[in-house]
Amino acid sequence: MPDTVESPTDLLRGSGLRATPARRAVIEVLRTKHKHMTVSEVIDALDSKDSKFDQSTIYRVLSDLGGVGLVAESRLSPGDTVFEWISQSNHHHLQCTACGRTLPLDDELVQDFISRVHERHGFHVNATHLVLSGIEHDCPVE
Amino acid sequence: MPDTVESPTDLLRGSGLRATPARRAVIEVLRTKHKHMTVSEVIDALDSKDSKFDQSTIYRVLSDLGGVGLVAESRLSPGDTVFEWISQSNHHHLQCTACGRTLPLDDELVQDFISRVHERHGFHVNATHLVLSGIEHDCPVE
DNA sequence: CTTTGTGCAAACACTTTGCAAGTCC
DNA sequence: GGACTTGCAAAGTGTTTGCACAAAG
Repeated sequence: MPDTVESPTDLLRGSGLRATPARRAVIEVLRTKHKHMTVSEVIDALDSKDSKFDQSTIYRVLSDLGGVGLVAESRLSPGDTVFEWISQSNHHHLQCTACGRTLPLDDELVQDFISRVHERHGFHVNATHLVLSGIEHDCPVE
Repeated sequence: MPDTVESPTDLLRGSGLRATPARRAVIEVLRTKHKHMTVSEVIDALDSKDSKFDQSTIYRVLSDLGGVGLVAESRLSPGDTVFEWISQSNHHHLQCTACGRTLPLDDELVQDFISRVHERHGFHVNATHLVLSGIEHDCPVE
């Protein structure tokens, strides 16, 4: 698992996008945080650093990055879209509907499931970032 | 698997909700259509019948029905929120991102996956209506 | 220099809310 | 009659867009 951290600029050019400050900043933020983030979390993170970009820019940047597969987008609920940096390994989550907490979900289980679906249905599920909701066993709210 | 079609009124009362025209109408629509529907599709369906309800009412009704577990709510990727009538058996779907087609997904596979997740993480996934995206094997568009 | 990105403000779509009048039980 | 629903209009949110200017290649 080599950890050659490519520079945001290289990543962008490698994906055919121009390397601009806004894009580099968003990449830094998403890559540092290993969790998915909402748009406003991204904006706050940038503000509290130094960089300040218009929210429309952030939306556009996130859309661009998603378009070339550098970040994954998922919708947990309407108006609650989250973005996450895509690393080598997939990130799957369990979200507790009682307390709102997000827990990691073992990728192996997911891969296994995807294989079975493929065997049975001839369908290749694209799940680099699956979010399943439910109730966790020791939920503090329940 | 008896198919005693309960009346909307009975279903509502059985769930502790008052039987009102709006709720009955929404139930009829969702139960007839065996697919998931967006809010505006529900509204259109009602309009083209006879009943006309305010959209805020539809939102409230769908929320109420979801609250007592009569309908399932899911959000597809960059699309809208969809609602679906919950019958005895769960409805899971595979959605092809190339052609947009929706295919059924074997419930048994899903149940099995949910059990494994529970064993491993102590988390009970609530999936009465799972939608996974990917590419189908014999997609006409691909 | 040509193409693409950014800020700004305004527009949008979807969803929620306050309240008075109407309905259900 | 008392509690709950509905319509209406208005406000919220999150997201998108048009356009002039700025920056990247």
